Amino acid sequence: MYPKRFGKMTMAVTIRDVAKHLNLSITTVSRALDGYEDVAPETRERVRAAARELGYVPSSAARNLRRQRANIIGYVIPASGTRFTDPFFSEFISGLGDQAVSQDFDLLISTATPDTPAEQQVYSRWISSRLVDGVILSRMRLEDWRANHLLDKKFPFAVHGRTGGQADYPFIEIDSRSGLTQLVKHLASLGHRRIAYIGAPAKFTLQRDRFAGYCDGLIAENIPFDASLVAEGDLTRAGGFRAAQALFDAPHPPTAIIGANDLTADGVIRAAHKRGIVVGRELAVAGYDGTEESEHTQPPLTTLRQPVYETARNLVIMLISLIKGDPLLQSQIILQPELVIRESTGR
Amino acid sequence: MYPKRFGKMTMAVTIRDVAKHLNLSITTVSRALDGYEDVAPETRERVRAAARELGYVPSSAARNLRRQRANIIGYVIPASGTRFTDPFFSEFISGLGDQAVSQDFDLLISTATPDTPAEQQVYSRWISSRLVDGVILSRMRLEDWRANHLLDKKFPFAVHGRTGGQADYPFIEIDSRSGLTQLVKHLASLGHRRIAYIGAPAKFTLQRDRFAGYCDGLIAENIPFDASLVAEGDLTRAGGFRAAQALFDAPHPPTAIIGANDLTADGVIRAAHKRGIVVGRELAVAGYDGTEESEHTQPPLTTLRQPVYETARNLVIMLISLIKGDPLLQSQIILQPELVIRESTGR
DNA sequence: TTGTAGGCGTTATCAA
DNA sequence: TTGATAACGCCTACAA
Repeated sequence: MYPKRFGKMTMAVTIRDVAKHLNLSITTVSRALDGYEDVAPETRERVRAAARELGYVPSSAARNLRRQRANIIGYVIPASGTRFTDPFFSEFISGLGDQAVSQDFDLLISTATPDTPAEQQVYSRWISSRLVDGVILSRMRLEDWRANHLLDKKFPFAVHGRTGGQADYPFIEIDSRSGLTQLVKHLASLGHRRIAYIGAPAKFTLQRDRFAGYCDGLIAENIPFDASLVAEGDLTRAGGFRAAQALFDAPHPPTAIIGANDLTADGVIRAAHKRGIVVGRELAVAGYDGTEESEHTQPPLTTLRQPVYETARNLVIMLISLIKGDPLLQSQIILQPELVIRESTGR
Repeated sequence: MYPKRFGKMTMAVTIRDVAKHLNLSITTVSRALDGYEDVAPETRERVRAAARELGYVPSSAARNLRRQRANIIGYVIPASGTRFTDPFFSEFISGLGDQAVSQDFDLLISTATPDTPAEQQVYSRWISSRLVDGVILSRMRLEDWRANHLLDKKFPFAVHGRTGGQADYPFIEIDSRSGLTQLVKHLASLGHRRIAYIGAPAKFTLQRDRFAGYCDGLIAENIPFDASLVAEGDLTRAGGFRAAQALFDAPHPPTAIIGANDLTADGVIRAAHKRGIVVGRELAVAGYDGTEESEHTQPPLTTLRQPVYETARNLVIMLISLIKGDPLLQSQIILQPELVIRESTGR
């Protein structure tokens, strides 16, 4: 057994200790460290030196209580089971964390399955205990209680994507509708007429938009809509796999399949592989997101790339402005995804 | 522009409001809500009802200050650039978060590149401001300043893996050494004699162990050690890709390649694919970790599976016991990885 | 330029 | 069974 090193942690050094050490008032110490002007330069230096020497760092609890601010933002990762599968979130979280740190904020994380009591609890606990000063929302639903709730509580938040109706909040949206249209046109230009779409559950805004973009594309290319070419996935590899199998079994299988995200598309690739269908030759496959993983499928995946990391950073910038009550330069941003053509849609 | 909904958040309801509302003292309210025994059942009910009605939730800042505890644990994700690439971490984080929540803790996250000033700053800020009550460490180095520092500060932490020397702290280690030996034996049983190993940078404990296990395996199988079959990767796909290319170019290329983790192995598969080498037939490839993604490489990857999610949960259990000063049932756990044989090592 | 004092919202100690 | 009161550590009018 290891020694009893834990448990009796040395009492942390407080501002009083520093003050006592210097025979100064805590007021002076506080302001010297905060860099106020009305403190003698010499004093300031002495204070700083002493603070460093004693290893003084302000207690965040005390500071939070006093300032009525935690300097923490929260993000709930949509989970499914024991992991969050989508590499999208790795990148998103990195962006949130990096930007937060650079503005002296920290990032609190939780995982919860969308639209469950657990999800509600996380948010309400975070908010009403004022553990976090604001939250980032992603993977929005058309009817999203989160946005309504936060709006209602006047609690700061910023959104990746948007809800179904009016958006009375700051957000960054990627115009996936026009992205998908572009993708359909690309496939059509390759000669495809039977283009399938494996979507997400209807409650997600992204499904509404991407499906609409798909339809727009068909219309633009004069391809009749065929309901048998539309399937519902769940944004996972397994969902894409299942849906693709069903499409392959149909009387008139598609020659091209679009997945609502890269993970779905990767599921399609695997299903094709299992059937001995050569992706890129016999079947075109495309996804959405442009995560790093899309480069590493076999063959590499044609996809619509969105700037995940940058978007996350900008959301944090917006959120922190909101928290601080600073004016927002831009609060409702719409970006275009970039069509990245790779081998999965053929040469 | 959206309406000025933010900025003037309604003043939160405090314990005083509840007390006033009921004509009780805040003391009574506090204890009624904390479920103390010495409060009249009827009073307790009235208090609870009022709290719910008024939407009262204790301020975490005030509570933290008073209790000298934040009920937050911290985890720094080893990042590289704008993302953390390894799906290992998705699962690990899910485990940390889920267990934390179930014990009324929250999870604070940061990303930092190992052995950088940024990394040091995160830890020292978290610790000395008492933002977190304890931290989880992973991907340990042989000489790990983090462990030393935390031990020195008597700050609670729990470790996935371990450092090079004496381990005076609670940890859960996966016996990757014997795992790798097992893997080498498996490959030898398939007839392989030229088995390569693409490792991690030498500073990581996992490299010491896995490399040792590799050597053990060679010895057990009477295969002479060949330095030209050992390469250094960096635990990423790109690293595996590069190292594999070099191995292919060598005078006597290997017939089997082991990656220090699944990501490395996936890089090998891609490099092989690019050369037209059929993995599973002409070349055996194996990894380590057993993340979900290893099922989805082409062909599926033989790997050593470790229970990432469960390990993360158990680490949190250990850490919280430490924080609370509870006795630890087990504090130094060693688990065996499970050899999962898939197509990448042939039929 | 420095110090005094009050309070942020809780919990805990003690007395009633 | 309940209540008054004192911290927890920091920030900030206001006074000196």
